[in-house]
Amino acid sequence: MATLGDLERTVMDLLWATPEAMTANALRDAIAEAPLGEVGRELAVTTVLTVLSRLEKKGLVERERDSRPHRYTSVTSREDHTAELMHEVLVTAPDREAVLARFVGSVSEAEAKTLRKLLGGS
Amino acid sequence: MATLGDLERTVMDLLWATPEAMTANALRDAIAEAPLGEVGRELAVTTVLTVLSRLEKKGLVERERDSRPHRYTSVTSREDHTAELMHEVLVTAPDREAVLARFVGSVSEAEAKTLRKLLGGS
DNA sequence: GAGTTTGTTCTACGATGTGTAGAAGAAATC
DNA sequence: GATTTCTTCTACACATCGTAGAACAAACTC
Repeated sequence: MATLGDLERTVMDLLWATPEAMTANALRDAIAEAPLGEVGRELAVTTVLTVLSRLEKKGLVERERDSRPHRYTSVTSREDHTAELMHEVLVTAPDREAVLARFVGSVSEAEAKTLRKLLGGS
Repeated sequence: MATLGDLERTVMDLLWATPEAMTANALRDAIAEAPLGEVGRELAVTTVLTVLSRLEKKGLVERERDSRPHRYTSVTSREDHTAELMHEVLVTAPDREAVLARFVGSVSEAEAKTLRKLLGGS
């Protein structure tokens, strides 16, 4: 289970929010500008690079090694990643149906409607 | 997000699997007997107690302080806990509907059937 | 009720993960 | 070739977790 730290999370959020690949410098700047309600921090580029390396090792990030300032992208979309995590959590329990019952009870009506639509009629 | 270590997880699994409250000694013995496919370990009782304290602080475990060998129980059922975790994961993404779409695509047919049944009406 | 047994709390240490970044090395640019 | 830019290596502090001994408290036993 890939559990992320705060900074790792911030970096992933930025990569997910940006369609193009980003350089470490671009990420550092984006972080400094308090991107998503977070407190903007002035980080050293090496800090960002370290985090990117770790995310790469975790399989969440890919880097283009040929382009000179390396460019980084997320391997999966945020939605895929989140859905995958949810599934990982689900399968930790032996009685998945019971878990799903509780889960369905916890989602909003709008989300329930979405689920019905996705699951098709019947 | 309460992420559990291996031993913490083992302890929770035992508490969830046992209807009655358990003492630290009972837990130590249960762990030693390789409960759930795990490698049985001979742990010191203090080790188990430390883990129980930590789980208590995390809000996952409750202890009866009056009974002399303190007895420990899980605060929530495994299913509730798992469903709650899933929901926590879900709400980390801005586009929950998209996540749910991916998630529904990843569950088995049996689980999908369960979901349909649960979502039943309208 | 003093001594022994049993149970709990305190403190601690090693390993791992994460935030942080400087120093050193490699590549591009001038 | 010198300077700038970028990447890798190494490192440190702090938190979490597995692990448990030492010290303290309660209970049981004559």
